[in-house]
Amino acid sequence: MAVTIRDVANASGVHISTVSRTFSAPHLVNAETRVRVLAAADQLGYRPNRAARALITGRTHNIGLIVADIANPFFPPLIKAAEAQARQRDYHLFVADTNEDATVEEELVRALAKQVDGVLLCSPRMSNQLIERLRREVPLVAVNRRVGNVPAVLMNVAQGARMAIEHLLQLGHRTIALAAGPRGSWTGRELRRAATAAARSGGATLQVFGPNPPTEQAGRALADSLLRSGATAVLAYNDLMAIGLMEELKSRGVQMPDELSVVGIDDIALSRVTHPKLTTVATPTSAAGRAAVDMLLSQDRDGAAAGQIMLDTTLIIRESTGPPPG
Amino acid sequence: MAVTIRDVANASGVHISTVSRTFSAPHLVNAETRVRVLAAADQLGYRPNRAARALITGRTHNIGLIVADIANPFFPPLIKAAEAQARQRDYHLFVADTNEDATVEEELVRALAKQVDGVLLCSPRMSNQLIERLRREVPLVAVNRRVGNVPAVLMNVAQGARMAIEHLLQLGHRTIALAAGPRGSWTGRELRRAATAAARSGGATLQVFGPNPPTEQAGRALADSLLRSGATAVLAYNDLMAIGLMEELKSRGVQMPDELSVVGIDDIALSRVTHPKLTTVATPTSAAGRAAVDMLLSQDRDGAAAGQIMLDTTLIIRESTGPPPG
DNA sequence: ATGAAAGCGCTAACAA
DNA sequence: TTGTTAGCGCTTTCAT
Repeated sequence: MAVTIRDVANASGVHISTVSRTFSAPHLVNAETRVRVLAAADQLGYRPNRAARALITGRTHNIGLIVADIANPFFPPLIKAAEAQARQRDYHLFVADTNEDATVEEELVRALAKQVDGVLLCSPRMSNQLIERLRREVPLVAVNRRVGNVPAVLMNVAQGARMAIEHLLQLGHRTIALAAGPRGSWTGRELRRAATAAARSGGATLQVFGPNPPTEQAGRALADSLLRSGATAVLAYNDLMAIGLMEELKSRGVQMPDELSVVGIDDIALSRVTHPKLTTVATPTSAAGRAAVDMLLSQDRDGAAAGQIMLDTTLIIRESTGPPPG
Repeated sequence: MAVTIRDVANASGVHISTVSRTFSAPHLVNAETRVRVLAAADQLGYRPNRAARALITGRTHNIGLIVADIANPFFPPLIKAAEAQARQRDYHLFVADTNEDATVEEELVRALAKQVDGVLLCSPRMSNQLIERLRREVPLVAVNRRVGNVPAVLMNVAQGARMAIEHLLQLGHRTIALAAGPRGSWTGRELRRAATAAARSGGATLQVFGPNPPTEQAGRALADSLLRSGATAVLAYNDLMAIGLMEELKSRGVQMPDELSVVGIDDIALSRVTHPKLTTVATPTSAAGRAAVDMLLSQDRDGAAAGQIMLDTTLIIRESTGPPPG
């Protein structure tokens, strides 16, 4: 068996509670005793059992992170940042993937609830109602989703969409297409709302294609209808779709940006190496990961005093946008 | 407080041990009683506390997954597959990132040890000796690393390197460069060994550049020396480096594959959208993730009967390779 | 088939 | 400052 608090107590000639204090409230222990206990612990390779500790303190020092799709390049930087931030605060991170499935999301939150101090719900697809309900079972921070006053880390996609549309308007585009994202996506709704408003106020038409899965493949599949639509520019729900679309168009000999301008959202690593390089709205994913962890850990145990924060986005103009043809 | 076994016992008028049995040994409980207990549990929303259970059974139903860099596109598919496989077997997954740092790796294994039934060590950078030592503290499966008889899931990079080099030889290349990976990488050593052998037996020269961090940036930085070296083809440690290199070369007006052929390893999503599209050795990352989980869970608690498996790689010829100039 | 009781590793009153 | 004791939620003998 592994070495326990009792082994350390025996080895250092004190009671187990003194060993316990040495680790969880060192100031309550005589300096000499502490040294002795620490030495014994070190020598035996003792590590407190967090699960046992959690049983009594109610704090697990674990966080759950639930994402729609780990392999979607949008998420890894977020996961990485969250994990780093969590570990720096002495927390471990459970990571789970829902495959874009709202039912799995719910099940996952419940399954993890007892083992974590809180859950980071990243781009969740479930209903507002369900999120509010789950929130009563376990502290939650939503990322990329605003629902009531549930603590949230949001990215200003509306602002990004506005900048993107204005960029296109400035280039002279008047018929713009929006390759919409998946149903249930808050980001998608924001995007649609803001893009529509920006286009209208610029005297342009915005035609919406979707909903679509947020994938390269979905982007590819959109090529046909987009080409037929007469739009001279496309704003896509994310870079993945934009890239899929560009790939398909390229294979059909469509020149970008000469014949069609394309704008993505997220600024994933991929977008810097496509041909042409993708103009896109950069989304602060790492910052969001860190902020979400901070927000979760600063939450009152009743969820008070967490709030919602909105992170700015940036338009990155590369090579996939230009004046409309003719 | 959350609902416990005691609440269910009260609600269904049985002793807590009966409730316990209902969940962990249903066959030992009268059918009618079981129904009653289950109903009460369901009604109260009871979920067994895994941590409490682990305290007594010794099995946490958690797995730790440690990778060098979550944001390196090589890993997300592996993590995703591992998580899916784990969850299907009713296990949760801790994910941690070492930032390519061997010291962090060790610390992480130890920190996680008490909370998991085993750890998946993906492309570890620490010493063989340390891995063997840690293995005595917690069940381990190494991915992309062969060390003694530690259970391992390996990818046949040697075979991939051979195919890549033979492909280049066939195109007529006689001076080939190897953009080596990071120190401590088993894959890197395999690659170097196999590529050198294959080149030699084909009457070609293989010049090694490295070690390098496995990043796009490192690939970029290699452009100069590669250009000066007179090599007509480059095999890179991974796609990321290959892509960085291509980007830098493109910015200098070097035509690929006309002036220089480039081959990557991994077949990450990125490699399909570069220009030219990257010829690369596809590595079975998802299969490796699944296999690693299976191997860990099928391990005897003493680590017996796990073994090592080797997964095949595939050469994917795209557009970044062609005959040497002249 | 069910209940009683002990105990997993640890923390947290309370006493000394 | 340290020891004693009870108990977190659960499983597992051992009785009944």
